[in-house]
Amino acid sequence: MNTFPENTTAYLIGVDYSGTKKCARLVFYEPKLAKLYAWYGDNHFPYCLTNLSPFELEKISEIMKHPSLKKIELTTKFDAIKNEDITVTKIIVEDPKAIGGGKPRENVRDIIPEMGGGKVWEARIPYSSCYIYDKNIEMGMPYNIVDKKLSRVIYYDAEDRIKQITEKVQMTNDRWVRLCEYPVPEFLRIALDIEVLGAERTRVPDPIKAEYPIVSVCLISNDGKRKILLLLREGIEIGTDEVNANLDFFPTELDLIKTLFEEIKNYPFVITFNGDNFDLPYLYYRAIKLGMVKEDIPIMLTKHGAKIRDAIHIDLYRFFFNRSLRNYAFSGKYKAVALDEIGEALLGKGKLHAHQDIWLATEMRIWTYTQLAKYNCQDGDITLELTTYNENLVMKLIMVLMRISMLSMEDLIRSPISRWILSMLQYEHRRRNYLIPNPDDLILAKGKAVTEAVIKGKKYKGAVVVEPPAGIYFNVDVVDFASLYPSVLKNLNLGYQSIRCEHEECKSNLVPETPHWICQKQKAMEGEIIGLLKDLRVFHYKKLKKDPYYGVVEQAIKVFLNAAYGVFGDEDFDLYCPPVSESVTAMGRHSITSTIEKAKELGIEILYGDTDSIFLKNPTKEQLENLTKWSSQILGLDLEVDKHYRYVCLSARKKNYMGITDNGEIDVKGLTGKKKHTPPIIKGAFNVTKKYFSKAKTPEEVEALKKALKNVILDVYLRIKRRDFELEEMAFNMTLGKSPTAYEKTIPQHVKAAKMLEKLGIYLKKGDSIFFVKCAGKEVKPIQLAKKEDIDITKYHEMLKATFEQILDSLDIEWDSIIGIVKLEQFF
DNA sequence: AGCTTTGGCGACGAGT
DNA sequence: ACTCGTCGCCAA
Repeated sequence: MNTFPENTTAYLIGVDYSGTKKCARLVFYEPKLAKLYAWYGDNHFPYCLTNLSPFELEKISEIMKHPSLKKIELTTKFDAIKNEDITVTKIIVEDPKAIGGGKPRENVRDIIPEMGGGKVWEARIPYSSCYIYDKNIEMGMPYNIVDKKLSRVIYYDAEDRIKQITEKVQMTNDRWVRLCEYPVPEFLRIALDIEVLGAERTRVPDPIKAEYPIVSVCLISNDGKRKILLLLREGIEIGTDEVNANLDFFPTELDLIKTLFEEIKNYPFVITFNGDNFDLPYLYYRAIKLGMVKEDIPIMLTKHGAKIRDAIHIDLYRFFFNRSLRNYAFSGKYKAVALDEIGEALLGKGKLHAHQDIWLATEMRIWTYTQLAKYNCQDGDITLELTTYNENLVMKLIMVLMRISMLSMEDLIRSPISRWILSMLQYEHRRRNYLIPNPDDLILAKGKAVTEAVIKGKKYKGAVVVEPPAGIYFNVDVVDFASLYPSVLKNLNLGYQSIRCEHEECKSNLVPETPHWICQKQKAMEGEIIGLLKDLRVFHYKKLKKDPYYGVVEQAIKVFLNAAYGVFGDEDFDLYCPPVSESVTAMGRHSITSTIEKAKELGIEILYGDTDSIFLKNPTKEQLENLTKWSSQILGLDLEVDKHYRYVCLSARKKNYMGITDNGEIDVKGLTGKKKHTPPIIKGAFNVTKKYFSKAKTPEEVEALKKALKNVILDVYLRIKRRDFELEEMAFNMTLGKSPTAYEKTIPQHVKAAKMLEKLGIYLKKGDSIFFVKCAGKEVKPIQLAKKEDIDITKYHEMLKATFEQILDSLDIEWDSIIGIVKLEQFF
């Protein structure tokens, strides 16, 4: 047990104010135990303790020696941290101003300016909630696990493996391998989902008002607990639905809530879907409303999310919302972040649709108990299952991401990719005893971007895209550079320290197309880390993809690699350094253009290229080999054949093509026919034509499919003309990029439609989707308000034409050759 | 409250 | 009739 003796002396090393809660978190250090403690003002949450790594200890002891740092006397008892056996209740700060407000790093900077060489010094201590330092992997492990009898990881066979991999990938330090290889424990956890009466389909009840009763609570754990807590209400029948859970009935809501709090006590992890913004705040305010006192409610609401006392709260909504994860770890399988859609996409399990219909038709308040329980249970099941499916893939992914980013679980699942990378780099700074620069100083020292972007309003120039010639081309090889940008970062030794360094001798080491030079004397940590991760992925984990655990590791590394370059171009990133990001793209441009030239020199015809990929028309094996050899020798980049296409349809538009692989699979890129907003009737026709392309193998067969293609188009053309369709088929589906009220410069059509919906009492917000149709007279209508007769036939014909022209261009078919027949038909 | 980047297409709004 | 900007979606 961690004990903090009474009347001992500790050192206050930082104050972190929460502006909204008007409370301070004091971070202090007890030298005898070599431990960091943090205390939140009047909130009764023991902010768990962190043991310190040796380098942190050293750092802190330096700070401690400084005379301007006040000693803090810890005198009496604190309820706040009593259950940690720490008996302190009052911290006397001699002169609060000496410590000041704001973030710890600013404090220390103010107090000890010379330590930071002026302004560049960061002293935020990397303690994290609920963590215990683990020397095997040089990072924290969830602390609560120890208390709650969850078996810890046993480090038996990892060491040998680590050694082997480290040698194989030729690393001098095994730290990264260690982080990726250490096993992930099976976390004991419980899913929590509440149902509130009076919720409407279009509006979620306001948690702060908490005006409706909680009528049902679902608790499902991965150690077999399946409970539905139901509130007894007058006139409600038990019903006949079968529910795979124990139903417990409560005469009062207070009993129900108290039981819920008791139940979750035994679990170190509580899983919710949107618990940060709904379930937990609602529970909190509802409990207050029913007379409970703060101290008895194990929920703390913070700016960054809802916390649960002595537990780690995982809000899956926040986790799945992360754009990088959405795209790279889950390869865009779900678009909207809703339990329904994610469940469907990852588990093949949506909400109970039968019950949703009831929801729409009537209201939850007349459901029978079993109906309600079944609905609730399904949501709870999905929530838990999202963390258990595929051998706990999500928990493993979270753990690996934590280890790479050096973030705590609660922070990780709630923060964007830029924070992960920042944290990773901050850790690396601390580990190496480096100072962490301030963003302002960094810009001052390294300057802004100098290249001019192609797109107006962008900060610097990006990638090149080759103009494709329209037409069908057979036997096409697509080669691309493996992890181009991470490779560039590594090969050029790029980082904020190395770009535009101080040395005169380095100034001749220029990045192509830029005036920037790169240091040749010292290694940049960004290039090094990204390079290490890249090598680890390419040379090791990519081959092990099929193993469930290593597949996770591979995905996790990929997420970091993909974002690694971009963050340096993000103004809000603490290590924002435009010369770095524009050097990466400049070198990227140089790489692809010189490779294209080399290919031409070798006699290969180039059809298309985008950023890091080149389409080669029917190259010989020898030509290919020469090219890849040249690339690795001269550029130091791995050029590999990514795909072979039986044939490709190029439309003369950049980022728009269709490739048919040898086994008949079709890659559609950028074409309108596959876009999310395209009405189903057109998308459907597009998908039908894909089948024909899939079957064609020879130029003759492609020639032959033209007729079938024309028929499909004509068919849909006529269906539209005859109004032989369902309204749903005509709907455009668009997402509101902002709140409907926030559009000022122009009012796009989908926003107009959203505003019309408001008259029906349906209020859409940012991120919501709207379905609308185009009507006569340039009008639009949300699908709820439209009738079949409203549809503007001409508009949809234009849309059909525009969609298929992208393909017809490559086939050299005139639009009129298809609908010309129809015009004739009109006479009959 | 939500945050990696730039390049490109198509549709439309809003002004000349 | 024309241009230019805005918006959403997509490629990399």
